[in-house]
Amino acid sequence: MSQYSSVSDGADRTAGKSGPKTERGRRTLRKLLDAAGEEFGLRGYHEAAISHITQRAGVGLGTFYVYFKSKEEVFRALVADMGARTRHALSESVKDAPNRIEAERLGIRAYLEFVRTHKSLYRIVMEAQFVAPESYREYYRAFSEGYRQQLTQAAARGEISKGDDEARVWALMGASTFLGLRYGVWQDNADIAAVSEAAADLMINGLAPRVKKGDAL
Amino acid sequence: MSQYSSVSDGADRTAGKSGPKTERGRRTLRKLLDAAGEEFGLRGYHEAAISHITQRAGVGLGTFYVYFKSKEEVFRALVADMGARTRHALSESVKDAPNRIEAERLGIRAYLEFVRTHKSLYRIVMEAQFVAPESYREYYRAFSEGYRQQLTQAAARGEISKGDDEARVWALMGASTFLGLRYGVWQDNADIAAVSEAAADLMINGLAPRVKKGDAL
DNA sequence: GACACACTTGAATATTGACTCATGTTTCAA
DNA sequence: TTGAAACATGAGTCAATATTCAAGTGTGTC
Repeated sequence: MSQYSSVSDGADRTAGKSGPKTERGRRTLRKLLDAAGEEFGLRGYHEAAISHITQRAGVGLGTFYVYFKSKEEVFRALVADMGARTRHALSESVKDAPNRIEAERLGIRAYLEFVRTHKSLYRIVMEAQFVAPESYREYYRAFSEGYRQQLTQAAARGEISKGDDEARVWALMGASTFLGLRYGVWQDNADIAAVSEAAADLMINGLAPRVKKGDAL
Repeated sequence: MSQYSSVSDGADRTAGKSGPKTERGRRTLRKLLDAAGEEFGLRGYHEAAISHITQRAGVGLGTFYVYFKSKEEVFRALVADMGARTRHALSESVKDAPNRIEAERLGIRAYLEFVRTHKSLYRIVMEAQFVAPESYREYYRAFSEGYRQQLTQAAARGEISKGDDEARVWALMGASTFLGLRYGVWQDNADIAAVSEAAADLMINGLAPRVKKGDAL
């Protein structure tokens, strides 16, 4: 069960010029990526040791450097992979939503579930802020770009209010991220359905007291 | 101009039993904390070197270990100090708000400004997630506790809607944190007033289309 | 079956920087 | 004035580990 079966063909892998040439090579690369994901997720970037990664993968120490130029490179590959997987999971979970409001509901819920089942990947992305800042920014740039388009189009359709979509996207991403940390990683037995309902309600209706039928406007 | 003039008397400092005994000692401790804040903020925990900290502070290398047991300890002291300062700045900026809705508005704005003028402290807190997880959790535990009480009381007064305040607090903290990163740290020439207005609007009114006078309910 | 290329290996290297310690200096109370 | 406690110092110790490299083994093709 390969955690990272989607081996991204980043331009900067070593092993010859552009990825392994043989089946054996592809297997080894996949084993290394999986092992690196486990090791970084469990111990964090600085505590992680290349020798542990190769042991987990069941290959010799030197083999690592056939496939990656450095410890940082494999980390960056992992962050990029994680970004693609997260975006994919979210767009899948939201694709049948009848409108943006409903998509937000589904998205929050799906994100919390994704975090819970991919704790170590979550950690890797967060730590990228310090280990590989460029990868981190790229992760959120890509994410926010797609998200912003969704909001802008929905606003044009009248499904949501108009507003500064860049700022709203960052606020929404931040909210989900922190909820993921609090309820997905730290307290991983919380009732995710209830939490995501509460969060979705906040994001959709805000904190303001509800306008009820018959209230003066 | 001491960045960290509020030297917290954490129980675990070295130098005898509980902090410096003489004025000279207090001055040296303050210089070390200031220097450590600069160094960690600029280079991050792992790139930071004790020797750089002592050079910045203008003291000998050995002096560091008179005041701190380890690199990690000074980092933890910094995170705790940062927490106290952030909470203080925010509660100050919000104390004259006539109601919770207005307090949220002011709070977001004040937070973005605080982050922009304390970029390095922001970085230190974020990195604590990986360097000193206990300190990080304590930072947010303390923060969220106060925040949650405010929300709960405001809800009882009818100033805001009722809801799962723990979840709402985490969503709100996350939103502010990400906005701080995006507009306070990364793009530090953004129009903070406009961004915080947009963010406050989202948090107060949500994404839902506005109910206008005369709309059917 | 033999050449070439892809891949594997782990002992040895090299760097780095946190932390110790033995010694020296300053402060201050009596 | 003096003794003890507080403080200051930086050369040297030491462990950790990322990375290199020279010597292999496997795989496929003509």
